Amino acid sequence: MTREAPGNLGLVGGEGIETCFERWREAGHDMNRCPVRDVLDHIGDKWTTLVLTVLAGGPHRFNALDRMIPDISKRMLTQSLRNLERDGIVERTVYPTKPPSVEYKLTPLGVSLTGPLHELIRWAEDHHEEIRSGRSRYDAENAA
Amino acid sequence: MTREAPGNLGLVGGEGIETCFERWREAGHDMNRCPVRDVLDHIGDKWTTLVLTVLAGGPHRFNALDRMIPDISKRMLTQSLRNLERDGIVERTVYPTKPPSVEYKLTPLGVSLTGPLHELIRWAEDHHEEIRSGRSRYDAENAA
DNA sequence: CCGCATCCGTAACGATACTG
DNA sequence: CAGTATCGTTACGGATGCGG
Repeated sequence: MTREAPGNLGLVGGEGIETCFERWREAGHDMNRCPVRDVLDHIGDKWTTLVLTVLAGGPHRFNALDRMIPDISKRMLTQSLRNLERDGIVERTVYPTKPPSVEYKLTPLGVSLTGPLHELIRWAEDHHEEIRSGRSRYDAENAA
Repeated sequence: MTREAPGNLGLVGGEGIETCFERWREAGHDMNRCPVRDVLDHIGDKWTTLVLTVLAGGPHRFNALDRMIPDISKRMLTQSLRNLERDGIVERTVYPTKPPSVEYKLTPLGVSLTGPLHELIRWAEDHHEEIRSGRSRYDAENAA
């Protein structure tokens, strides 16, 4: 028992939440490519979650997405969509109309993501005020 | 009906997943401070999720965390912990021993986060290989 | 309509050295 | 032991303009 306070999770059930990168390290892999980072990096960047959120509502065309996410730039929208497409989360379909139209929709893999993601967003909404007030208090205490 | 393809969510139940920032915008608030961004910004940064993951296993001291997350620097560990403390997700307790020891543990708010977070991590583990192979295929196709 | 290319400022991150 | 301070680099993101 080399680890201190190995503890037990207060979680639902099954194995520990940290097994994910524990296993990764023990397997001698690059820590930067453990599943948590590989997936959460995308979740965490500024726009991907928002794009996913919109696409969960149904397929949309490029400019529709652009309008629905008011302050995103075309550059960032493209980049986010490309990453999601690369990961197999979003499917891109080009209709050779004139002018061309491109539709983006979630793949089955993408749909399977919406569940967990929704949970997290729900949590964010539910506790947003609590967090904001906590921050104010913290900042006030450390103003002196 | 100004929006195209308003669609319906294939989600569990309740209101749409995108209501979160829809409401935010309609209320005339700053989009950068909608709940999704306010919370997910932290989830997404390089270390916070990992720290949370470890703390879900029980309280730990600073250097213990440092050792358990092999490639984190003290600087980043401190920063991540401070942010989490500020948000009321982590509690910092100083024991005035000599030398001093500081313990970090999840608050009730933090514990409530572990559920949704765990779901997401589980998803990441389950689909990691699928994503990686998808990337390889995508990259191969776009190599020409 | 749907992008891509370029430039550029900022902020995140990493490494290192130092303190109570 | 538990941090802080400083510096350099790199990656992210915004603005703009062009092309198919």
